[in-house]
Amino acid sequence: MARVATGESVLSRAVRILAVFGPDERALRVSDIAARTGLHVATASRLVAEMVQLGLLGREDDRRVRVGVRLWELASRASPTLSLREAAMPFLEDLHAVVGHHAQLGVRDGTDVLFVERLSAPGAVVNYTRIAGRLPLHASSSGLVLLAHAPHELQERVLAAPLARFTPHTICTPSRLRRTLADVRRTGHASCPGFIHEQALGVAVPITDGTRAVVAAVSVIVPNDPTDDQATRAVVPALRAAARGISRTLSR
Amino acid sequence: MARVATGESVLSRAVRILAVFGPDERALRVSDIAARTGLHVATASRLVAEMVQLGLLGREDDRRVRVGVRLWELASRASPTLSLREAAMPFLEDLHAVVGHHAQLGVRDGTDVLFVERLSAPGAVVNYTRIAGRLPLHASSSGLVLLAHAPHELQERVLAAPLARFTPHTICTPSRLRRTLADVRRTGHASCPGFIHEQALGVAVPITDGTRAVVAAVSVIVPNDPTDDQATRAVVPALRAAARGISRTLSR
DNA sequence: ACCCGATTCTCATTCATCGAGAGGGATTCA
DNA sequence: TGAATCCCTCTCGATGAATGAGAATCGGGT
Repeated sequence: MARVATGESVLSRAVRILAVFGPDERALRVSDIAARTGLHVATASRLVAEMVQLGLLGREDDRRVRVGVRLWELASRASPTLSLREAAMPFLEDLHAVVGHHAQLGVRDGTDVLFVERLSAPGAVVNYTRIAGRLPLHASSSGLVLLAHAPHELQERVLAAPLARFTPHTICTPSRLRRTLADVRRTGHASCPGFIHEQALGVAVPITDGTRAVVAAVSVIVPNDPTDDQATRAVVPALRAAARGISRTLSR
Repeated sequence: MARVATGESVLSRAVRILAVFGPDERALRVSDIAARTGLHVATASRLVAEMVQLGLLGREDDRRVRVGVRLWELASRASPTLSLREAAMPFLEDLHAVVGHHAQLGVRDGTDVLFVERLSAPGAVVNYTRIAGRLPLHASSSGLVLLAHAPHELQERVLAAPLARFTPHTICTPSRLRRTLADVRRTGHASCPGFIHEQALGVAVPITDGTRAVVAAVSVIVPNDPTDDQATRAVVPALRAAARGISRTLSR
């Protein structure tokens, strides 16, 4: 039977297949994939079979498929995220030991911050961040740091878009976001009490490379105590020390 | 002009493009990619442009392209390697603190061990292992553990293939490999003095999931001192403790 | 400013890919 | 245990997404 003209490439279809997997759905059947992507089941079956053969997907025993180990390898071994993470790791571990709770490393991707590393402790405060997870730039401390030092065009684009609200404390007006970005540039850090979760305070500072360009943010998530107005001030020195160490390593 | 019938799919070509990037070559030009893959430069240019658009690749400022952050995200967020790594991380950190040098986490992929995590210390003994790097099963302590507990068919396949030699100590005969695998199953650990590098001793134990299947190996690399025949015995208890903790976490 | 290599664009051609439908296997339910 | 249903794969005719040749454009070096 004649193929249907959609103008969509095979590559685009394969990426959409990969995109249906997530931390909450790590294995899916072919019929699920077809349903989620809108692909014909015969097409989905054939593409899945080829992706399995290439290592992009792997088959489980119960007819479901999952993301393949080879894909992780191809994506990681030459990835800027891995080299950044390797440079950052010793400093992130130190930061984590000092501050406890969560220590995180994020990079900008489009209008989001993507977390490439997160160290957590048992009993740490609630944290919605996941490794390989995203948050909008305006709503997280890492995101605000990355946005404050982003090209002007990107800042305008974020300011022009709807600003999603997670809690009553999340920034959701352009004017407040402009003021916050100016503060971040002036003080060199971002502090976000209750932006994503009422009980969590996020604090982040920028990481620069050898050309002083901001390439990532390092942050911690600690308990948000509205009666403690010194909590941010307490963690900033350790964040800055970690950031300096990471930047130094990146500059070699 | 008419396309040339090679029988090769677009997906296969895209994977071959991704495969040319490695830890030693993280950014390449389109003409390099065409040369390495044998693709026509117009085809390489077009595929690269599309992969950039999809986030599988990213453009650098100097006409070179690198692996894209979105690819890392798709590969990681639902990856069994990431969930294994997250389960293992606290125990790996403890192991690393106790043993020093290197602590590693590996999974089997085909006839190789793929390292999904590696913690290293400043001044640690030489280690050729890289995160997202591979070693043949027969030549590394992690690999021997994974092979010893692999399906019989895979063991026969490895035994039938040429066994690559890295140092004079590397296992390179089938009979010696059979004996070693039997020892690994009997003792519950693998010890590899000087297999990959003369000065490095690798020791590994298996990690099981809830069904007692061996799903990964945890290992350490410490200095290889031929006059110290107790080095392996010294690290095995800490390795076993880490493996038990990881297995327990995986079984929830 | 010029040259050259690298890259992209255009376009005729075609084969890799598609979807419909059939067939077989797996799962579920009575 | 058998029937019904669902899931998945395979085949094949149709075709448009993809290719490669050559021209055009761009970027870097001198």
